[in-house]
Amino acid sequence: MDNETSLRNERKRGSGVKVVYDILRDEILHLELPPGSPIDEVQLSERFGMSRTPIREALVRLAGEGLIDTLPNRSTMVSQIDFLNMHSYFDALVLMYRVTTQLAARYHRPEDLEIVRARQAEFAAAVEAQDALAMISTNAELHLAIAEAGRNPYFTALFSRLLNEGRRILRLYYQSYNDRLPRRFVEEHDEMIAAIAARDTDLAESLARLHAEQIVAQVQKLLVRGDRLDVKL
Amino acid sequence: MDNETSLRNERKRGSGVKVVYDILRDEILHLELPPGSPIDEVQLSERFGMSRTPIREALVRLAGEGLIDTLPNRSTMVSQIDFLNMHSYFDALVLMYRVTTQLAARYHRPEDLEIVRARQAEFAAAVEAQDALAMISTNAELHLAIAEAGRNPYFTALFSRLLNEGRRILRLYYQSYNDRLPRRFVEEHDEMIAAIAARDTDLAESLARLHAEQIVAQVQKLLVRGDRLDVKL
DNA sequence: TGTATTCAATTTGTCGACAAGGAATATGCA
DNA sequence: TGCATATTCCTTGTCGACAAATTGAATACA
Repeated sequence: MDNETSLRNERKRGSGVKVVYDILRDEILHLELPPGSPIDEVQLSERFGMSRTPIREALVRLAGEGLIDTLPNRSTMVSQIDFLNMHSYFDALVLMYRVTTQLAARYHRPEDLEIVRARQAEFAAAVEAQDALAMISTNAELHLAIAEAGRNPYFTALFSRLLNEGRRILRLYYQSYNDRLPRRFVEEHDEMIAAIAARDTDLAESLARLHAEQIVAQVQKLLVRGDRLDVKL
Repeated sequence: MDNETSLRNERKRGSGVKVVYDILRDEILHLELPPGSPIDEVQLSERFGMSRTPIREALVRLAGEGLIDTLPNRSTMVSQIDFLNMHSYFDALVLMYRVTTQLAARYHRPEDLEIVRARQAEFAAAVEAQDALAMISTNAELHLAIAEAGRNPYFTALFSRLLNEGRRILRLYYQSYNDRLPRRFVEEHDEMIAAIAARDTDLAESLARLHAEQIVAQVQKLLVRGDRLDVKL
């Protein structure tokens, strides 16, 4: 944290909020700040070497995305994962998988596919290395790249939020990821990308649906088995 | 604005942000602050009789919802309506109409229907009174109530944002609303509500789709005719 | 000993002031 | 007169300090 405070003087005006926002967002999504962690403004202002004002602005933005919860006049903390309404999450996730993939098949441009294929290569590498944490990240990046090729900012924004929420959920279970499924996911991704490149919207949508439903079924199996990790950092 | 500043001393701690946020949001959605209007922090702080800090927090939240755009170190203004990418908007709107109505048919509880029917009565009253502005508002409220009966916060949040954006678009055209279509919309609403009450998810979804596509077609017709009102307030 | 009340400590919400970055204006030069 | 540069003004970004609200401890009382 010293290297953060040392940047105090070289910081450009207006960049402070973004730095705090990006770092906290990362720490929340990577569960370095697990759900329920207290967020203290003065502590953060000391850590980042700036006053509470830009800290608060970053927190307001995080709250707007549902990553932290603020109780008026009281503590603010990293938002809990709502395991009770998980089916709402799965419904939304599957639908966004479907619609973004379909739109990608319809509206993508050649340069989009390069990015998508690069992301897929990163995902395949993570699978090859059996790096579960990297799989989660690169999978989200891949599907976000597909969504961006679909060029609908409303869907992309919701999907991005869902994928981020998914990172937090999956991290709780990532040790269970070391089975045959990841390699299957690589193949499914390849099929989806081929359907997108061929502009076959129906095939792309149905592949995305199957893909998403497999993921959901896998996570649900972990949920009912209750073999959640105790994350303590 | 005097009645706003006069509340200065009686204001409860923490309520200031919400007041500013709600009022500005309303004024933006009702086009009292049309797209492109400059937002001046000092001016607002004088108007509401509070310092710039809570004003800024309200503005950050509005920016998070895309209602205002902020240029760093420069002015901030009410966000423009993006008429070029309108098809993205229509795609998202139609899909949310469909999915929220379908989920309402599946998950609604009896007390939800009371609220929905009350909203529908308000919409019918607005149509009867030929009050186009009230039609826009009550129509959005009705569909939001249906979405809430579907109990998926992810869809509800996106739909709410889309309906709000729709208020701004429709207000630009509301004079064209005085034709036979509104009465048709009342009937379609009744059919949708009946399908929801009967828990017929497929029928509810297809009715919602037809309903949404009619609205979109109507708005698109207005768009290409280009008979936009010059809103000056 | 248990409960209610008061008080202190901590944390958030708000404030007024100052400084930095742009934009508009004024100035200098050809 | 036309263009480049300097200056001023205005708005935003950040700061340190104070005040209100809440929590938990300490005290008083039965």
